[in-house]
Amino acid sequence: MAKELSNSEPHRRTRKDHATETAEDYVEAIAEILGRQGICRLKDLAERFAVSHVTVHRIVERLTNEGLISTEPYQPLTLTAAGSTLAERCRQRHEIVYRFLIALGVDQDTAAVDAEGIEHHVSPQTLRRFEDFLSKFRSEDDTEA
Amino acid sequence: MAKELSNSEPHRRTRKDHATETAEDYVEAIAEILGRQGICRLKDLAERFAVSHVTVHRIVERLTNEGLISTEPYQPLTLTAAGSTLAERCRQRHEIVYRFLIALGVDQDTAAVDAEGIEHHVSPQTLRRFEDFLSKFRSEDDTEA
DNA sequence: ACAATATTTTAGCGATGGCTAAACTCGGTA
DNA sequence: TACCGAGTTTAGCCATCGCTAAAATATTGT
Repeated sequence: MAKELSNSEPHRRTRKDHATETAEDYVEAIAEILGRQGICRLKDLAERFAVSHVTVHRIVERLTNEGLISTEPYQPLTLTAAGSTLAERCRQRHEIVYRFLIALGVDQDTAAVDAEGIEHHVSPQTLRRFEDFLSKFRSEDDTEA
Repeated sequence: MAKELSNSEPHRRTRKDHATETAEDYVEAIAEILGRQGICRLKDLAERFAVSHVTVHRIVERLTNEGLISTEPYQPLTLTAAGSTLAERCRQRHEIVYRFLIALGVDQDTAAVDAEGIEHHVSPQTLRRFEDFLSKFRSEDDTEA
């Protein structure tokens, strides 16, 4: 299982990802809440992530500066175009990871938890393999049915 | 403060994991370096993770306080019994995740990177499904051969 | 309109993990 | 032995993500 040379590379990437994971979680949650309620408030996110509204406020501030969220003082949140695009990409990836785990035979609760953690670390290539597996799984399903 | 059983649960767990990921990465790396060189120094870890030796020093200090690593000033590092156990568990899990991705058709470099990120978020149940898949994959392999 | 309630913002704390610069220790060698 | 270089430790900076307490603003109901 070698892969000598590059031992530091994989880790480098893993670390950097951490900064991005929060952004992905937040825009995805905001999009979902907007779709469901029409309006998204700090408080909604605080409940969603089981974190204080103060923590949410600071993170939203950062993501606003990064151009993913647009805010007005004391007003509900919306996503920028960039934020919406990212959210949609994350939603699709999340969906695939979740369905992949279910297809593997993982129960729904566990799949939900694991998908949350795994999704941020699935490269486009691996995601494609997940999709391939889902297609194959469905064909077999049809065949057996 | 509640955590209404629903959406917040998966996230809670994901967050908490972050503190543990570093510990897992470090003990796993130390075990591997010890196995390969007999001795593990801060410098080795700094190279492995591509971070400064100062960062490594502080993390090693923390993990020493947590009873995973044992250190003497200016001396090489060793793992405690707890550290070795954790390292071995992580190594096995890592191995399974990596081979699983390979079996899915992911190329080696990508599998190495993705495995690093994914391994910390794979529950025991999901890991078992990965193993099941590997068994099945091998049988098919034999059949076709 | 005003008071009570709900929500957001600010201030300030801690832990973790990045960094550089500089001091310290250890080992090998001139 | 005395020194030098490799490696470690300390000091001190920054960013992110947790928290509580308290101030500011918005909303709601009487």
